[in-house]
Amino acid sequence: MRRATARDVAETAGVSVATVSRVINGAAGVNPETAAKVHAAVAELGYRPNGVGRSLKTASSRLIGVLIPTLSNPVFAEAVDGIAEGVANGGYSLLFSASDYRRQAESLGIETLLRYRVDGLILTVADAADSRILDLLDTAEIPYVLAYNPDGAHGRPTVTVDNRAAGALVAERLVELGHRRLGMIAGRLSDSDRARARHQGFSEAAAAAGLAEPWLAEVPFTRPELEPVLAEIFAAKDAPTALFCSNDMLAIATIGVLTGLGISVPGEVSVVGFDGIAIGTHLHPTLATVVQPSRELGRTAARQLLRRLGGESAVAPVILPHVLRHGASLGAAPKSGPVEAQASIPTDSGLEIRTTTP
Amino acid sequence: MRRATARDVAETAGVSVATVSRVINGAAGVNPETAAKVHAAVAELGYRPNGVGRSLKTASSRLIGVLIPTLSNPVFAEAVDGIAEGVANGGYSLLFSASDYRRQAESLGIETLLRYRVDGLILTVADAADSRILDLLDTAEIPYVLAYNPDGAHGRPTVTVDNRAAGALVAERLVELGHRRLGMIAGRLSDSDRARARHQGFSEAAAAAGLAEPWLAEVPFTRPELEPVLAEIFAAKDAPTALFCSNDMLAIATIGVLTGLGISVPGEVSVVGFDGIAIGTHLHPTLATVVQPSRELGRTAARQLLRRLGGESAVAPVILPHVLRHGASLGAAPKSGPVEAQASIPTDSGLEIRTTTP
DNA sequence: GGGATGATTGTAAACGTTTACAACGAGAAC
DNA sequence: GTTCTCGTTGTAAACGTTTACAATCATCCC
Repeated sequence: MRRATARDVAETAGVSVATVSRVINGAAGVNPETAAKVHAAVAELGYRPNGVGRSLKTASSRLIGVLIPTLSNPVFAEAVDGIAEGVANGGYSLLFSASDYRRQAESLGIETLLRYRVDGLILTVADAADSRILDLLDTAEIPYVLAYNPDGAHGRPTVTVDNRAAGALVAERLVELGHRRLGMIAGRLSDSDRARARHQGFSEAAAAAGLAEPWLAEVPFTRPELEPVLAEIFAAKDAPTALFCSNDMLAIATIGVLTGLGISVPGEVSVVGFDGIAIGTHLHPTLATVVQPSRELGRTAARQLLRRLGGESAVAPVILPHVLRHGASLGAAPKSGPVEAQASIPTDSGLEIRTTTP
Repeated sequence: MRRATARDVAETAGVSVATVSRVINGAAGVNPETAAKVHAAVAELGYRPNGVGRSLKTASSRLIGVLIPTLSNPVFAEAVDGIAEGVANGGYSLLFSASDYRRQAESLGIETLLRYRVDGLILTVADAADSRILDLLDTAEIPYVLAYNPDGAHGRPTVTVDNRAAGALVAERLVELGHRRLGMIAGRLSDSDRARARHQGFSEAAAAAGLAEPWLAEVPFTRPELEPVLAEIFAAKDAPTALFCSNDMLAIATIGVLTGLGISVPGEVSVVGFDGIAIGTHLHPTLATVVQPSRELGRTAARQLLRRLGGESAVAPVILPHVLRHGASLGAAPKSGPVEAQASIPTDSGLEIRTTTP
């Protein structure tokens, strides 16, 4: 059974398609009796306006494209839920794409979203400061809002927390607790500008407190092989007493591996995560983490984008508040004198471990 | 700057739009030289085919609609990630909608997805056996695959685990561990056919083992107020020694509340969840749960739908394997004689607590 | 040389809407 | 009675594609 069109409705109601369209869209200036006839025909035929035809004519799809790394990380899932909630109010729908942290998939995804002529985009890209995608969107003048990505120097519309300040906050807190040798486990910094910002703040605060440059281990975002990395780090005599992980998933995996290696958390090593995923408070040990309001972040990104679509020329970047949530994974530094100078260790296993001696 | 169209490309390349279309779609029988000219023009103009125009003409949007309750529950987020992966292979994109467990939002969501003329749908509805939505899709002959929903007697295309068997499995395991008084905490059974199936299996197996009908507490899916419910249950002298929760999120919340009430898990009460969300193994105590392969479930649903879209008339329901994952939240029944007969307790607080004496 | 053949390309209609413009009719104003 | 106005409706073009069909042209065969 062919789907009913406005034409069918018009014939059934004995009017023209123009009138049908007017009634459907609630345009003013149509006789109530006529409208009633049309509505009756709509109900009788089970007519549902074809959004494709409408989009083509109006050059507006009422579609928002969403591109994020993965839904497997609750931080993004929550944000998307928030976005969905936010755009629904404006009568928009969500066209979804996941990049799985791969730049190529990022481009492909955007390409697809643009084909569908989305009215705007909300995205989390690997690196907002070096993104062909964003340049593309800028030149094509397609409205977008970045979620999670720091705006950098480009003044791009962004909704995020102050990642650098948050990273610094973690270091400061660790120092307060007596930690003198710090480390960071991060997804590849080249693939995550936010991890980079967090690292920068962390590193700067460490330096400000007179500490050696923190250890840094970069791992792939997908299926990170933490065991050899951590084993190597904690084989060193100047191993860190506290680890800052660039996200909660990584922190959880790290705690698991440490425990497996017989290293107690927080007895021997404290671990702090980032994101504040809901489940963190139920973990063992409960996860200390920097909480960012993910759902709210999604909602805000949606709101900002709708504003832009509503005509406002440029929307300002939004910085949402973060807060360091304490948890049992974070404790005081174990008793043992600080090491004088930090040595660099050989990375014979080819692992991405860098350690800088200032 | 107006977006380039096939017409612009045609003019630049000095050919007709028909030829441009042929080149874009890789149709046979076009002179390589001509193709080269077109490709050059495409590159020069940054032309990107308008999917809306294409959809209108071809009557195929290459869009798959997805409707699930919420992304805040990792079980759905993972499935959607799997779906995205699955449909991408077939060149489809995902139009997303969340119902937040509300039937009205379900209808609204579907309505929207259909407006965009999605080629097919993957959905998790409240109740597949009583869904106006599904009837609608059936009469409109729109291909769809249900995810998580049991197919019931309707023979609808479904990808799920055997919820009833899984529920029975949990009860049997609890009996093996010496539990004689069972209980179930579930989202409203009327809002979740899968919770209902799990309850049925659980209840049947309990009966088969000669136990009294398990306690049953139904709570709203969103922001369940567990504290009063659990307080009331465990004030009774014949309180259960084991609780089966209809999903992991509920199980986690339950454990939290029990602990807050000073009831030890699993010392006094064992808790078993359902879904097998990844984080469960990191909880404290680690969560015993029925694992269903969510990502795989999403992928499979996508595959089934693509098959259907590829021409296969009816696709068979798929039952994926489940497995009971042990965890520290599940232990042997505490030492204390079983109660003779189970009394019904007053639900003076208006809470939805039912208890049936056979 | 003339017609047939086949490769390549163009023409134009169609998909389902929206909307500028025209048209129509009924009353109002004169 | 004529003209104007206003409310209501219809006509037709346009949005950007795809595709059936026609057209063109070179080549080949007799």
